[in-house]
Amino acid sequence: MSPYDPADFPPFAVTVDLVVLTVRRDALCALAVRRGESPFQGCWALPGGFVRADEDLAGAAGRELSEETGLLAYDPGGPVPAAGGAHLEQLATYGDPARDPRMRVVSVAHLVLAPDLPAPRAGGDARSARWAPVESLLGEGPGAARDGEQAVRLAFDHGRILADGVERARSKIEYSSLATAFCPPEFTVGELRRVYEAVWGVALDPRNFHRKVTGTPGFLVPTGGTTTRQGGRPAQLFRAGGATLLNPPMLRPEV
Amino acid sequence: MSPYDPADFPPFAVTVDLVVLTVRRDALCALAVRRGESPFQGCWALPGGFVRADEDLAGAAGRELSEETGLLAYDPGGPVPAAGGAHLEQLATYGDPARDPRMRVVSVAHLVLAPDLPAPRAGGDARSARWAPVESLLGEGPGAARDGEQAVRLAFDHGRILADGVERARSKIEYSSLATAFCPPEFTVGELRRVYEAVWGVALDPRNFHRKVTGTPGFLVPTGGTTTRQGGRPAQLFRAGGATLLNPPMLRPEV
DNA sequence: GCAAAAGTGTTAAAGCTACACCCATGA
DNA sequence: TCATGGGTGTAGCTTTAACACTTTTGC
Repeated sequence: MSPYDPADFPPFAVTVDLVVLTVRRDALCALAVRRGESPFQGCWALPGGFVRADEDLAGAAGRELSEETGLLAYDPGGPVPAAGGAHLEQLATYGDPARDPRMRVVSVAHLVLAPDLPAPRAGGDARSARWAPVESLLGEGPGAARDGEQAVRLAFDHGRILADGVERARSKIEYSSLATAFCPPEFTVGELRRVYEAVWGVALDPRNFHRKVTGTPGFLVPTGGTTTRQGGRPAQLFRAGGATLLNPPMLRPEV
Repeated sequence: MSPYDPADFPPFAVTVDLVVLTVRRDALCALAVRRGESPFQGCWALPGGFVRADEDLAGAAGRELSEETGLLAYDPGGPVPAAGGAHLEQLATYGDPARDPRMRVVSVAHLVLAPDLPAPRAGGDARSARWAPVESLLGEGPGAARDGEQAVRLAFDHGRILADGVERARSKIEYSSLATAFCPPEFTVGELRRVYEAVWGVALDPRNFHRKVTGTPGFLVPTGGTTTRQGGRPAQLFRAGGATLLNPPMLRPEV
């Protein structure tokens, strides 16, 4: 093989696509943007865009994220849990020759876990953006189109990418402290439990959950404050501790 | 944003690189090839090559694998454990602008777990290939350069890619049945245990290990045969069962 | 017989599940 | 006072870790 010669390899376009997840009103939601151009004009799609010539992949993902949502990724490049800051990590790369009808595009998908935000901000190019429950985007389960939520089909292979991202999030909160990335900087044990319940779609025993998370060293750090924002007896407030790997892991009940 | 215009995005070269792991003489080893050209001429590197214009990413990885080793990936595209067939899955994508001094190259790394093979086969382009213990390639631990093994520095960012692949393999055999991909089609419980010990670098209790793997439904299927190839009392032979996820997982002892 | 590897039994500690029960607030 | 969510105690079960012990081969 001779040294790199333009004739040796076909040129590719490289993009980043973002699976941005949050928990809103006890449901796992993903950020979707409306496409303004063909193909799939008017369809919902994942946010994303081209990687620039001088840009790292994680850097491109962080830039797209802030352009689309105003969110700042806490640490592009490495998985770092941080309550109140968005977590960003690489998800997988999609390169089917037919995934874009116009040209050869390889997309490096990234996964973002964000706390609940006031409202999504549409990009500068006037496309609209919304948080949609993942089940309505994936056609998953019986509630796929309930409550006036429209079941939609995402553009390109974005349905597959979203499904992979959701699966990654579901399994990762099991053995890491990443669930705190869905929470505000200070949160209660009950709020953290509702995150697990929304992401997994199951009910957890509040008493055993409380014992488990407070008993796992490094997971939660009490701030000393309390809150009654959920009603009932005042609850202690916590910040995310430094631990990233949970040992033993949280146990996801059988489905 | 206007429809795709060649001026909108810079062209990238897209390659696949392979982390091919096997267990030889109770050590976790990776396949390395000698570079025949600049830069890093004469250095060791991971096998890999350009993705073709009409080719899927997993297809390119499978093609490179068979070109370099003669191995057939059992199921390119999906993680499927199979004793006797190589397992192939996507690992991660590396796209630092400076990772290749000549041009912008994005590499989609793949992870291959293979049973011990007679000998690596050099590619058609006369580059030499060898199995090297991962610790000698990573500079890991006290045995990094023992036994006449030369500690080497891999070309480009391949050291980082290899480290990520090894870490993926180490964690994945914990909760999946992938360790069987390192075994021949029929194997004993002791042989499987030595795989875990080599990959994790720890000693496991043979009695508890035996109970655990034979008691996990779907992990192992007895073939009825026995062998004494390891010496001592004849051991039952097993094939990999259909289960891919182990519940409960194998427990990796604390380090 | 002896070494070596396979495989079974047993026991104590640790972890999990389920649920009874009490606590502190707002309405 | 009542509803609501927060938090503790505890009994029973399952899983794990450590190790004694038996089995079946090759030499």
